[in-house]
Amino acid sequence: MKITTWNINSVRLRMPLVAHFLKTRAPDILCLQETKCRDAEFPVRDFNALGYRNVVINGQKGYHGVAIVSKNPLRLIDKRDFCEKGDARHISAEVEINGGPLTLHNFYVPAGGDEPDRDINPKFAHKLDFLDEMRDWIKKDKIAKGRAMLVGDLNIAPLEHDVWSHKALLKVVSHTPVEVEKLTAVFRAGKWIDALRRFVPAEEKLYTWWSYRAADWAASDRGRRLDHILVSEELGGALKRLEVLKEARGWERPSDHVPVTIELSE
DNA sequence: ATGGTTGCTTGGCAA
Repeated sequence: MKITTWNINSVRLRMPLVAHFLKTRAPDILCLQETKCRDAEFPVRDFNALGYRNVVINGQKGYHGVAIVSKNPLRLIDKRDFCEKGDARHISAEVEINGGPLTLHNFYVPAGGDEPDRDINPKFAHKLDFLDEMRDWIKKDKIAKGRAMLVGDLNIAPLEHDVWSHKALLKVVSHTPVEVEKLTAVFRAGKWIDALRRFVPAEEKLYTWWSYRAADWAASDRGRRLDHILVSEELGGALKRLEVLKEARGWERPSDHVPVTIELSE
């Protein structure tokens, strides 16, 4: 049972890459972020033709947008509007895996702009408020109870070795102490297990995103771990394998994020 | 310190 999360940065533009990924890696479920199109423009037929008959979408024109694509049926679809801005940043569904239901939440957390100061940068304030609302909702609605998973582009690299230089990024949005604290509170609110770090020790560098702005992303290797897979305590024992597909960053016209896949045992 | 690239759209944000 394989579940992938991937910030695709325009699903229409990168459908050929997605198709290649699905054909070669064949995850059971693919969670996408930054699809950047309205629901009616989402290439549902392409996914169907690849054997993914179940597609649920929360999209909007031009920005953001999330979707879950699955071989198996998806039910109890929910789309939450965090911060009441009308942004398409969350979708969830229940799916049957290994003889029981799993609730899957797919998120695209606000990037937060450039200036890490909530008083002068409304986008940063939005990001912090979004994280507070996530924390409260996870706690109040017991989101991590039973078999649950929260994946997506959370736009924060919480650990020292989730960035190429801890020191250089302390004042860079995605790795500031206030963001890290708020994401950690999200983790604590559900007693989530950080699935990627179950497979790669905290002392080792681990990235899922490399900026488009580098002259040579691979040579400089200045990445960040912005994409996450969190699993509830009940699923901790089922974690089997992790794949961060770094080679996808080198594909033709790539996303700046790579697919992250977790495998759960049967 | 600064600027670097990409996508959605065609001027300028957002990331």
